[in-house]
Amino acid sequence: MTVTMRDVAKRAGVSVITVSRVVNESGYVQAETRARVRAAIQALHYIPNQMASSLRSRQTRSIALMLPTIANSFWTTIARGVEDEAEARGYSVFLCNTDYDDAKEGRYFEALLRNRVDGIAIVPSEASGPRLRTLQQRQMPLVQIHHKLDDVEADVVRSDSYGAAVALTQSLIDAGARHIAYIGGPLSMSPGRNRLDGFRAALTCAAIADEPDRIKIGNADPNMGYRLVTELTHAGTPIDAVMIANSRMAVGAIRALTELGKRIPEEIAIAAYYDIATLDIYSSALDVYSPVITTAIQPAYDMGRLSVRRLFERIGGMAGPSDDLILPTRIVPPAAPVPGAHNVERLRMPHPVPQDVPVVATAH
Amino acid sequence: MTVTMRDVAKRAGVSVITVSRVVNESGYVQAETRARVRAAIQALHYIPNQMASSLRSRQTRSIALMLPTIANSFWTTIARGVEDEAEARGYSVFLCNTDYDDAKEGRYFEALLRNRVDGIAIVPSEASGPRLRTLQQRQMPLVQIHHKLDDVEADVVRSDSYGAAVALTQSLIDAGARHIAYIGGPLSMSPGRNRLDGFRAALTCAAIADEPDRIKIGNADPNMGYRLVTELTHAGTPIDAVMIANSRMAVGAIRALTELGKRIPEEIAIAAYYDIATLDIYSSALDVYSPVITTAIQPAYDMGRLSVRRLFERIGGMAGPSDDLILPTRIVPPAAPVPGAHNVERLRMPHPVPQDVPVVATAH
DNA sequence: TTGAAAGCGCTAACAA
DNA sequence: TTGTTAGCGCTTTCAA
Repeated sequence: MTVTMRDVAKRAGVSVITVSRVVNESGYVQAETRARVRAAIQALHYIPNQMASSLRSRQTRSIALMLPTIANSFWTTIARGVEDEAEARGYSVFLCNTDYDDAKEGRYFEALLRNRVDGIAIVPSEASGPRLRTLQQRQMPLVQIHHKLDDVEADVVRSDSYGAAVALTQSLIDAGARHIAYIGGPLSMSPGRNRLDGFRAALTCAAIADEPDRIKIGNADPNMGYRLVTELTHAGTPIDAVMIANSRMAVGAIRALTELGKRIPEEIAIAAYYDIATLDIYSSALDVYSPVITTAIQPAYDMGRLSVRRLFERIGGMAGPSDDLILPTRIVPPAAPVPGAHNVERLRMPHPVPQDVPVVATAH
Repeated sequence: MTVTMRDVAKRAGVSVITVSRVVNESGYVQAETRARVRAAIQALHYIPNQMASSLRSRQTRSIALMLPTIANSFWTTIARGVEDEAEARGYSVFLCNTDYDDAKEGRYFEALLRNRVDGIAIVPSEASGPRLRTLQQRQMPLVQIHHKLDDVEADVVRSDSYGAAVALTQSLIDAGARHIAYIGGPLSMSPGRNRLDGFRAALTCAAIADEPDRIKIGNADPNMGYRLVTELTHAGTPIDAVMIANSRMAVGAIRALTELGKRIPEEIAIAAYYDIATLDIYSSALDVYSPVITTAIQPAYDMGRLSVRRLFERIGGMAGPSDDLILPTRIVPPAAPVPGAHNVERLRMPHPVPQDVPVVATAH
């Protein structure tokens, strides 16, 4: 029924191991023999059985990418990078979308372990720690993307949150702002912490005191951005600028400001993370105002590619302490608003991939 | 080194096949024996090897989903439906993103065949036909999503393009339009053909002649939408409404109308497909104007779920001729524009999944 | 440069 | 209700 190596071997008049060598391009095979085997493969429409190969060789030629959601282009752009890099090496990718659901993450881990994937690239959640440690006990090669869990010893690939926050904040200061509010995501994850640190460092640098009243932290979603801006303005704290450390919060925050009748940037200047090319349904306000705010855009595609490159190094047996790759975040200065045009071009994702990706810093 | 069924069996004092029965919950095992085996599994941290199981049982418990892109929420919402349905049955999903690249599609097929996935759900491209036929020769269960290739005998799950086009067009006629232009995607694929057919049927029904000048076909992207609207207006054809049969084209088309200074809907009324919750970077114009246009929204999540349900029926050995499931497309009437609000709520995707999905029609 | 033998970890088929 | 035997299709190891 199904065509196996046996059948190919028989037809080519060689042994199965010779067929294996031809298929995998491993070991020595005479050109003439190889041609005969190839002909037999063609004639019989032979397709190697990956299960059998994996069982015997103990490598599946598959990796997994675990993502909190695929409903947002930041994550899917990372996925494309991962996929392209894996595909280039003949690896398949299990794309696991946890939907921010811890139980779902657990079930995925179970499945990946059963499937004996060769390695896992993961955007960990706060609760992933114990699972990642279990994986490491089982010698599973692991790379963390975007978030770094402090108690997990594994390579990390992320963007320069601190530097980007400094640059965004400085752009506001340069524009004359002195009463700068901060809106950002939870401090339980590293990007949240680093962005707040960068904000504070920039203020300190300019000899501006950071007022706790003006720092608002919440979940990274548009509604929270909306709410925090509302809180800020209702409290009556004087504010002439807002630094928003998260794209989704920025969308809600800017909508709130708009509804409050604030002119941007005349009354309130804005600097924000803004790296969703595919904006979500709340996007219009941000899209309309993006020309007049300074934005930070993370190299999502490269984060995906480089994390898998590193993963393959570990799969290949690379030893050494875990590494922390920090990629530069692009800072885009505000442009004059052009009616009808929405500065589309500058927001486009880097589709033609740079062959060599510059790295800002590697820690450790 | 790795813990196998042997080890578990030894510890539990049973044979390997008994362990297999406990793990797979198949066959008869006494409660007391099962408990002993479970204890041994826990104690040894045993995780079944899916490769070995697949090799022997000839089923991998994995399926594939092949998509043209993951950069747009219509497709990722389908993916979520596929994933949830598969997960509920303990299946893993290979998510294959072809990026509209035929060579990439080919490489994916190769990989899926090697991995002996149990079935494939695919959004076929025009060029997929020969590959799908090859798969069928190999008895691979197959479901087509969204597009139906005429020369492929396989189940289809799609939305009611014809009906939605009729409804959209009628909404324009009801609003008093008589010179209605049509902008839509290629007629080489079934949705493109069906939407144009629906448009024409609605005109005929209202005793309005369809002018070839007012029908513009092109690639399904914002730039093309922009260009076709520009062509239409430059040609001087009188137009009081536009039916846009594709979300991405709608975005560009509406922008073009805006830049031309047309008031919507006073000068030109619009009805459009609009089923991207996560809009792309061109979205602002559509988002701003969506309250004043009639929109069609496809049940993407359910398309994913139902296609996999059908796929499992085929994997389970269901015979019978291939089926064509046509799901209803939701038609959302225009709402009065509300400054600051963007009719966000009505565009939200159906996340809590209906247990039983209504079906408009099944052909054949 | 090629091949023979063994076995990866599991389950189908049968037997008890 | 449990076990025995055989073998899925490939690659590792060793030998020629």
